[in-house]
This record gives sequence, C-alpha cells and structure tokens, in this order.
Amino acid sequence: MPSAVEDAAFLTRDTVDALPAGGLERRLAEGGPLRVKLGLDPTAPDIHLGHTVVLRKLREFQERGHVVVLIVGDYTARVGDPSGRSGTRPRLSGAEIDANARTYVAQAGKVLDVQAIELRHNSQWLDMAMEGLFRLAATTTVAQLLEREDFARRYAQREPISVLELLYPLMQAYDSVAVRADVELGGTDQTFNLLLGREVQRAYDQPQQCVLTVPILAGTDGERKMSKSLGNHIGVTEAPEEVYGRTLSLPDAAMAGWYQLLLGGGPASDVGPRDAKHALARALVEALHGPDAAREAAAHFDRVVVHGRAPQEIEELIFEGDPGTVHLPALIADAFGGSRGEARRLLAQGGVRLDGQALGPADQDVESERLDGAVLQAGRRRFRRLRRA
RNA sequence: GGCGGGGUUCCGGAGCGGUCAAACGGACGACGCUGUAAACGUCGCGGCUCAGCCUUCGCAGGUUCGAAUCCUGCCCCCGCCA
Repeated sequence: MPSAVEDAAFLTRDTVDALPAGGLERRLAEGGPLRVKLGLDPTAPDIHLGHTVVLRKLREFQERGHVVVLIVGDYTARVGDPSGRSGTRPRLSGAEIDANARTYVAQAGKVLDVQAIELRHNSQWLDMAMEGLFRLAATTTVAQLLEREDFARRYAQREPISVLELLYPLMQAYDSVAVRADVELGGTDQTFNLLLGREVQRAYDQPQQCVLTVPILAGTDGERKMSKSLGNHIGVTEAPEEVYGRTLSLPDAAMAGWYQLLLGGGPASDVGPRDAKHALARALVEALHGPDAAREAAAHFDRVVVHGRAPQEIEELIFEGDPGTVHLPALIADAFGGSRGEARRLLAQGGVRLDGQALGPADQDVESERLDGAVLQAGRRRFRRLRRA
C-alpha cells in the first residue's frame, strides 16, 4: 500500500496546479476513497483528444480505488461556459443536449471504466427553485466573478457579459456541493471555476475540495488549444485512418506535448521526428480503436497518402446505367457531395482522376462503358468505385 | 426613458448609387513541393443547362435607367447615460 505522500506525488504528476498546496496529500492520508469530480458539458456531439487528458488523470484516481463522479452538464450546457471565450456562446436546445449527453458517456468509456463511475446529471439539482438560486447567488460577489480573466477583459472592453454567463461558475461550483466532491479536475482554463467551487462549498458548510488542473492539449494546428469550434480537434470516435492522418499533420514542435499528455511519456530519444510521429499516430489509434485498427490505419496511410494509391476498400457508387455518356460534374457531385460547380472546379484544377488517370476540364461527358468498374477519385483522399445500375 | 453603434456570402470583417456574387483574413478544397493530411507556394471557394443566366448583403415596401449602398416602416443585437 503506497503512502499518501507517494500517492499524492503520483496523482499530481503532469498537473499544472494542485491546490491548495499539500491538500491532496492530507485528504489521501485520511484514508478512504475520495470523491473525484469532473464535469462535462455536452455542447458538442463528440469528445476529443483534448478531453482525454483529464480523463486519463481521472482514470489514475479510479485505478487507485477512488470514486469518479462524472457530471454530465445537461443543465449547464444550456448556459454555455464562457471560459476563455471572447463572446457569448449560443445556447443549445434540450434535444441536442440530450443526444450529446448520451454519446458522451459511451465515449468517456474509451478512457475510463464507466461501469465503476458515479454518473450524475446536474439538471437533477440545478433545476432548482428561485429560493435555492438566491442562496447560491448570495455566496459570491460580482467583484469576485469579475476577477476571472475573461470576464475582466470583456468588462474592460465594454463587451457584453450576460448575467447568465456570470452565473455559470456558480452553477459549476454548486455541482461540487451537490455531489460533495473531495477533488475536482479540469484544464487550466477551469482554474477559476474550480477554485470557486471551494468557496461555495465553504458557504454550504462543506469540506473544501482539492483542485487539480491539467495542461491544455494543443490542437492539430499545434498552436491553439484543441477545440471543436476551432476545427483543430480529433474526436475519439473518428475513423482510425482519420485519427492517424490528422495526427501526422501535427507540427513537429507540438509532438512532445501530445506524447506527454496523451501517452504519459515521449518516444525513445534516438527516434527521428518522422518515425516518432508515426509511432504517436499508431499509439493513439491503438488506444482508441485497438491494435488491429492501428496497423491497418498505418498501412492505409502508407498506401494512400505516401504512395498515392487507391485504398484497399472503396465505397461503391451506383450510377445510371443508360448507354451513352454520363455528365461528369453531376456524377462527381453525386459521389462526393457538393455542387456541380464545385465538381467543375475540381475538374479544372486537375483534381479528378479516373483509375488514376487525371481528367481535365474538357472531360464533361464520359461514356458509361468507361466508367463501369472504374475508380473515381476526387483530390487525394476521396474515392468511389463506380458501378452501373 | 434618452444618446450612440450595429445586423453583409461558413466564421471574422470591408464595401456605402453602377466597374459587386461583394476586398481582406480564417476555415475549407485542388495542385506543387515534402517524412506528413504539416509548413510554404499557386489557384479556387453562392447556384446553374457556365464566354451566359439566376438567387443573395436582417425583413417589407419605396426612390432610381440602376440599390448591399439612398428613403420609410418593422424586427433583432450591442454599448453608454438615467
């Protein structure tokens, strides 16, 4: 049985802050499982790699016998956390939130043992009577809330801040009260909200939670934080080839961070950047989809991207079987989506191939004989095998 | 309640009577290059029966040969003062 000191050292590894200093160690020394809280707002249908950083940390607690309390923010999602945002975010409809919430738990299972977690929805307690809100709102002053960096900045810039947004940190804090959290985890952008949880717990005469923050994972652009709205994310349910390829597109400089945060350690030091990145891509696919998928994704990448050949498996497209010619822009639009205009542009730019042979803007109509069984390719990555109806 | 600023193509954001399907940036797509789906470069990026035509600039009317640009009404958003 490891000591509380050792345990605390392990659990705070790779964290940015563990507050208050020594707090976690003291809690661990008391013995008994801790209630470790993480809130996830189902604002998008998918969890991405950025989320998995904190989920991994949560799993470490879980493996050491602590209770993971996963809070699906079905109620807070209706507000939208303004953390780090420059503007008010759009509110979602109840149906969207419910749909997202369902997939979240399944996706969290890629990292956590979801059988063992305590799953809660914060609508259970946040859908409260006005009187309850009064009590909560009375715990905190406007000045305290305006301490938060993004609020302070927006206020100074005379940008709008809705009262609803101001309420968000309070609701998250109240989650901690509702589940009697001993520890709350989050990214560094959550520091304010997490600490406010301590204040609010005190106001409700509860022991104050410890706060652990983990680094923010960079997106595939290597610059900004991974986020769905920035389009630089990799979802945990994305296809293996997609995960593999998009990982390879990560700038070399950001590789070390991904290794550290997603795999818990870097590659052997004698491995070159190319091999290191391939190893990273493979490890990530393996973690999400298993070893077979990882091997296939690597092979697919080598085949399609490196050697520019058609993939092993190609989706079929059935086209009209009339004899004569087929209007190519229409066929392309049909096969890959988009408008005919787009298809024409693709054609004009030399982006369309038939069985590997580039077509040009002159190829508007093609005999259906020639199309049957051929592989139609748009750009480097989209393929369809054509079949006559 | 008063004063002021706004609503433009996926996002941000120019335009302010014709030369506007509408600058620029981002996102996205193609091509080139490359260890890479990166970076960089070039091109493209409303729709169509595509040398032309059609539908767009909050909504509805109006002025004009001609309106994203001017006028009227309406809707919505934001800040300040009270």
